[in-house]
Amino acid sequence: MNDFYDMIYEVVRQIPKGRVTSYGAIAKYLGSAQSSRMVGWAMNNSHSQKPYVPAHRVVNRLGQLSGAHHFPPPGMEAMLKKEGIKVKKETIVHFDKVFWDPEKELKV
DNA sequence: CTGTTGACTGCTG
DNA sequence: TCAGCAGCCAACA
Repeated sequence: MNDFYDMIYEVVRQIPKGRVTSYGAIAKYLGSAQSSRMVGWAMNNSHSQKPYVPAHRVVNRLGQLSGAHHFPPPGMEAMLKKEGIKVKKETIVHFDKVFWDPEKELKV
């Protein structure tokens, strides 16, 4: 597979439990901050990835579960709640506290 | 081959 | 402050 997608999946897997990140953060970490859509597209393809990709920990910059409709059961919100993240309807509560920035944490 | 859509973000009105 | 438009890259019809 391509390194670009691989990077995305890898970063997403590095997201600690109870934490989340945004497409823009990943895109920026990859150097394609303007191509945040590609991150979303990669997530769409993440279903084909062998190692499970916790795509439920990836949301838009508003902390909204924009991809919840695309996520398989039991549901993105349910999984996030299971992780200890408070989710109100389609939005993550205290998103700022659970936000995980790859550039800041994974920064080498 | 061209055109449209999309798990997004940022700026402008 | 809230709402709308444009930009970006890739896949699908």
